[in-house]
Amino acid sequence: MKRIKINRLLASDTSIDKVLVKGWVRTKRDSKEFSFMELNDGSCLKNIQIIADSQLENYSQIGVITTGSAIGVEGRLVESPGKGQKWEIHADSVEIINIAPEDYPLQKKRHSDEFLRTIAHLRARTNKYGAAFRIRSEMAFAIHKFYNEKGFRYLHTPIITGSDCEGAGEMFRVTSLEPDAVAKAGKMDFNQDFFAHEANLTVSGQLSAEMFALALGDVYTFGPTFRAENSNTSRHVAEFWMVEPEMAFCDLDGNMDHAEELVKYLTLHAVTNCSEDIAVFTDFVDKGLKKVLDTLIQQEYARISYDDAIDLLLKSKKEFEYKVESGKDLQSEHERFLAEEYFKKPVFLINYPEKIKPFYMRLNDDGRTVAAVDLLVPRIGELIGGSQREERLEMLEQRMDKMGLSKETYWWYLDSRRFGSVPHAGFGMGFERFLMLITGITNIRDVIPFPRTPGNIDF
RNA sequence: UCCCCAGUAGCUCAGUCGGCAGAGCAAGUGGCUGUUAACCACUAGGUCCGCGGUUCAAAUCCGUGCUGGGGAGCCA
Repeated sequence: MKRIKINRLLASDTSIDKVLVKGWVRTKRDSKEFSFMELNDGSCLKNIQIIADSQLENYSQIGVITTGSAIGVEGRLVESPGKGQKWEIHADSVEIINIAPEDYPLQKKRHSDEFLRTIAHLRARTNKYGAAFRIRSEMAFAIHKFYNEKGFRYLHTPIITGSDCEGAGEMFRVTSLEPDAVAKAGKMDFNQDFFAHEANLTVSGQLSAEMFALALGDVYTFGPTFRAENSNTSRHVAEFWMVEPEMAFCDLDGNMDHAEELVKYLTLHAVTNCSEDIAVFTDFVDKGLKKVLDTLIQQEYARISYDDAIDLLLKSKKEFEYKVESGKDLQSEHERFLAEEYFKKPVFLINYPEKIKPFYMRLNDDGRTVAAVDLLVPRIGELIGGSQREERLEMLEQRMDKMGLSKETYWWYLDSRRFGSVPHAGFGMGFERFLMLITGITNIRDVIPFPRTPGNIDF
């Protein structure tokens, strides 16, 4: 007999004479005549209640079943006379697949996130993390669905790159050289290395994506990204996933329109398709989340220039720990003030001083700012960072010279501005940060299965 | 990397002025019940994060290291 998943059973309209379910026991309540078990198979948040009565052949064995044990149950799906569930299964037979010993760490009580992080291999078996990772899966699918519907091409950019500098933080070195040999030589001899060149893990697929946007029109990447920054915060991990659309014939406004459409689409998809799992977070994790989600979906996001934002911050009379200063990057507290207190919704910040932004961003007509865009959201800060790209060869070369970047290294990038260059734009959205936003989870380590952070690569 | 806070039973935490190590939950045993974070009784459970110091006496005070959390920087 083929097993049926619990989410399908719970959605049943009628009782069913014979069903087979398999899963893990979340909790069990015994008496002499009955045993009630809550069975969860990960297909949905809810458990199905199993009633095993003393008539069962192996009823004596039922007694040894513990929280965390794996069992298979064949029986009848019937309406439950008890409160709290519509359906339950009256077991005809119970197969014990594996008994979890008494030292099973997950109890039928609330655990702290810190403790669950130490047992990351088991935490998906809890309601909260099960819900979080089902939502993560559904959101990954929704990203592909969104882009497929819009006619974007999905691009696989390299994980290993040879670019010395992509302008986005410290990189993880990739090498096949033996550490002993390197120590003996006193340096890394790249000529002897696998690629005969310095190699790193990617910090962004953007430059590659630009090449393909100028060929396929609209493309996006969605994959892992690596940053070797020694940053220890609730918003940073060394390995994370990023969505990076890149659009030909698109300017900064089009870029923002697209970003807003993406965030709205994904949030709406989560609310409609993961309502049960989302409810875990609106009900238990963050009482204000419902409002956040409504705002994300319904409100028009604010758009403001860097200069206006500085003015606004200066006029706010708000006491900041760090002084607001034109020409400098905004501090976290400034970003939070804008998104959380002033606008109370996502806000696009555009046209930053060229001095504090990377070489590839398009220089504005004022000659002082570039067509950069950050999307700031309440509680997270920067969710999206992007720009209209500099498509004019001379301007690009000037900016690279100014920043001391080697034009030889980027010869292929510059080529794209030589042959049929067109205005184009794109951005990167941190997938984990988006998940934090829609779940109210406050630590990024809790929205990725096995987080990598400085000094921690367990699991 | 910097600043702040914390570390006591499997988990969550209390522990007063330095004076015998505690509770709830979980676990084990027994009882009871169409139960549902079931309930009742009993039992067991400790390197008080490690190391060093002060003291007649340290979970408690001091130093140091480790681990975790919050914040900052960097960014997504």
